[in-house]
Amino acid sequence: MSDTPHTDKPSATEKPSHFLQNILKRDLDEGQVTSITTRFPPEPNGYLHIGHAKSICLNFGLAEQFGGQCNLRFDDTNPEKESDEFVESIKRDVTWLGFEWAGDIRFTSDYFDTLHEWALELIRAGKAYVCDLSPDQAREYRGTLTEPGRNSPYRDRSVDENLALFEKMRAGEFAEGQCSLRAKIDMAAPNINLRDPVIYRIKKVRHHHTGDKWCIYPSYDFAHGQSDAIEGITHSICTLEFEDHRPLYEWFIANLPVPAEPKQYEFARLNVNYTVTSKRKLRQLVDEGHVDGWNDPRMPTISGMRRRGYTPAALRNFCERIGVTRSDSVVDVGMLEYCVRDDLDKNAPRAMCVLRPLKVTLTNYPEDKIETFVAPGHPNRDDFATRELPFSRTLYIDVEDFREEANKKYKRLVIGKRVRLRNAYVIEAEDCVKDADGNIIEVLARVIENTVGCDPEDGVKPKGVIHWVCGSNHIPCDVRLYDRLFIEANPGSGDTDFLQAINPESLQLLNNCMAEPSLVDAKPESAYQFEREGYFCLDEHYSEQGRAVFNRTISLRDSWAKISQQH
RNA sequence: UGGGGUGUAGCCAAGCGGUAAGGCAGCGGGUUUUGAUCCCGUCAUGCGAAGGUUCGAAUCCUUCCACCCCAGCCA
Repeated sequence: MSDTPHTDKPSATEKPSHFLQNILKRDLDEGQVTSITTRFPPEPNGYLHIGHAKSICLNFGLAEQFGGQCNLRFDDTNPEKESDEFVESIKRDVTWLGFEWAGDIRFTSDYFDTLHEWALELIRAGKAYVCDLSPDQAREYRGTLTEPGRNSPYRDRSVDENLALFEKMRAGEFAEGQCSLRAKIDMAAPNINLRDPVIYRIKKVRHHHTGDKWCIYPSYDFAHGQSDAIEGITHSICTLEFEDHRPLYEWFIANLPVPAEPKQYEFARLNVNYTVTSKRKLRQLVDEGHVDGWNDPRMPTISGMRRRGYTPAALRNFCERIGVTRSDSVVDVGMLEYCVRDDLDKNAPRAMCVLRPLKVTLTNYPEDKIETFVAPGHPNRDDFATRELPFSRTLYIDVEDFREEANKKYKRLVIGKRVRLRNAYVIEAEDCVKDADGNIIEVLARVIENTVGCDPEDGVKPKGVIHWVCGSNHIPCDVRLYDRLFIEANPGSGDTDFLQAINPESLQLLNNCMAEPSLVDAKPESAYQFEREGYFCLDEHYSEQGRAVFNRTISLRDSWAKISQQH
């Protein structure tokens, strides 16, 4: 018999499920629900960022995993801050991430008629009243965290009076802030959200979706749960700060003739170090010109990451790896970077591009000779197209790849030493030329015969491999090197301004780069690995006809940087 | 000092009374025409702390501590 120990533990490769997956599975198993419906409910008042990506992956992912559906609903109850510009960008971001919402796009504003009817319902049941307290007075009556509130003097108006007053609110007969409709719950509740919350307020503002039809708008608390019920959402997933609102969410569901009883569940929002995700801070970065718009490649917005060259697969994998829990956490940005490199390494075709060119003249190579080498598109895959590399007497290598002399740890070109030119010959440096200031402006080297695809016949192997481009046939281009936007792990912690933590070197412009000819076909958002440098993509906004501009998505992991800094 | 939450390695995170998964980062080594990738090894006598129950506790009980959220007619 086998003596292999039996175990019920999941195998090491099996990913354990998180608490929400467990809840959905339980509800399905117990027959609480027959199918799963979730929703992603952004307010169209800003661009989506990495934190939203987590929510999108969670809500759409859960629906996908359990064979259910996920709606895209714009939570547009505050017309002062919302606009169609944001609606469009959000749709694009969700689609780009690879998700498909069920049916048409929904708007909370689609339900304003029903919501208004339900407000009337509450009034008729004596569970809501029009309150004339000003915002300031309301705050005083609300009490504090440790002291109970007091009842509003308008709390006991008759149903008829409330009905008449609410109708006047709707008809625009009152000024903003003059009165509001409040749910009559409990001014002494320890949970402040239950101290007669405002459910309708006056805003004489045109709505991006309903136009001038309304001058009163429902609050988030009054709109959200009921919208979930209307759409038949089974699991309404939100972030932890809404936990205290859950009793209120349930109160409305219990006191209104809603068609379904959705349940709210909360999870911890995503935080990433060296990054900010608050809408206020992102907006400030844009408005004050610290970055070049919401889709600046340094922004943690989905549109910024897309332009930077991050891929949907990388982002989805990241969201998968960080998990879903109820504990506050700060994910290391290195985890995100790992996911980006992981996807790009597997899928980005290779190319060579010299960022800081240094001329190399091959003294023993004929003036008029040109060879063409064929290089693989990917070192570990054979399904990529090959590319042609022209080779001539004059080449360019990176200034970092040559030194007059160096210790044995330096595995690049040194006078008297050999190096392999990637996909081409081994060469040996003989001398270099300097300008009046002593800067090296040219390297003189010789080609070692018969070294394409094999080592030198004399047995002296090259120390390393460097990239290069042909001097007479390459694409001049610009490269934008990006680094993290902030130099502090938690920008703005303590009492400092987060702007003080901005990395002054988050963008480095290189205007004299040279790319191999195959890069003429580069398209925006399609990634390349510039060998030994990192992953890059063409920038659609900065590139012009005849002048390519590449964004560095992310560098390659660089163990040499660590070694060289130690000496 | 009211209410609601959360504490497992530098970071994320499994674990649900039977003796601490996995990933990221780090460190050491191997392969390599990318100092990349890949591969191998290493990394918690310890689960916020202290007591208690139990043959046995990260898991149960008690007390304490720390941190997060709530006093918008924002979401």
